[in-house]
Amino acid sequence: MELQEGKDKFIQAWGTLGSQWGINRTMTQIHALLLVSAEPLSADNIMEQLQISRGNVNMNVRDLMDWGLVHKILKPGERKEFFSAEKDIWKVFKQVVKERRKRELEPVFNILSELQQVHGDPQDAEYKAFIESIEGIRKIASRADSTLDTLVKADENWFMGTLLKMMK
Amino acid sequence: MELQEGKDKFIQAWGTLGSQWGINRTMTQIHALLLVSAEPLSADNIMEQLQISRGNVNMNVRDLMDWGLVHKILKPGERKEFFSAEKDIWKVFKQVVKERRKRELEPVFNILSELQQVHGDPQDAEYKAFIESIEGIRKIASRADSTLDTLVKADENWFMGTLLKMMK
DNA sequence: AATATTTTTCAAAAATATTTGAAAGTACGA
DNA sequence: TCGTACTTTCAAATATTTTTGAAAAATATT
Repeated sequence: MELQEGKDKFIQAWGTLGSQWGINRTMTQIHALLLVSAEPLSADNIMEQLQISRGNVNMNVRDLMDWGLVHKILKPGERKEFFSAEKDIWKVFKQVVKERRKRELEPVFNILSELQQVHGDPQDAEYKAFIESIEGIRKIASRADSTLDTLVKADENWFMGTLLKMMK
Repeated sequence: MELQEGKDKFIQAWGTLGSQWGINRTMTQIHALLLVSAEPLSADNIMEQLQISRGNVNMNVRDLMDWGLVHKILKPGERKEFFSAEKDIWKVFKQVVKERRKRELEPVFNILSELQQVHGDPQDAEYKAFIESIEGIRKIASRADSTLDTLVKADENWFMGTLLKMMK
């Protein structure tokens, strides 16, 4: 397989995976393109390679920067802005975990603590089912939260090494 | 807060979370409804409580059963089918991990091994960027895969206990 | 300060995903 | 075998999300 064909397949696959996880397909495609590009790319370059509009590139690149996965590069003497993706996949992975934790797990905790305020008859099976579900979710969520916090702070070798050891 | 209000908030929140993760909002709302219901519910009951059509209930309940999160309950002497959600949240969590691993991580491996067949000039920076990205992703993905495999097979206390210990 | 280049915005259009509802299918019991 | 009670299917309708592209804003150049 030739390089260009491989790149295209990778970009498609990354886009599909992204959309399965609730992330805009174009955003993940731009990310994939920048990942496999040795040099930073300009908006025009991305537009051309992915056949998408300028507005689309602009919006999605901004989102990628908000996620901390892409950085703006200014080349001396050039007026255009260029963009480059973080290439260390472990860092990318940690960054995604960190952002999703912040954006999604925190709101979950807020709603759960609100829901623990619900009062009712402790004899009522419906009330019990509700309280037990909420409590079960809170328990798993708070454990997941600690684990992800460790992961985000961890060095790849330390974390993965320890995980592999505990599987023995 | 009253029970009904709490249930409604929970169903909305669970639905929002689901759609952020690329899962159909109605599917997660039905799941939430069944989670907080002490008794199994019929299709009519779900239709009424969530104000959605019969076809929608049928499709999403089927998907939930495919995910192994909901089971069909037949009551003796009743012609209707009833549905009940797995209430043990740790099991739910493991089941979701198991299914997503099967549905998404496996295709990723297939595409990655295909992409490792790409050949090019080892001097070429573009070729190197490509190969290194693919290899980095493969490495993280295969470690994630082992970890998830352990998680899926693990007992809650063992797995979480070990994780908490290693964070000390 | 006028002009050229590039980036950003956002309403409208297009694409995608979800939902409806009525017809077809199935299973049960008389 | 027929009627009834229910479930399933799926084409069309609806809703949601994404993309476009042209105008406005920002920034650099002369």
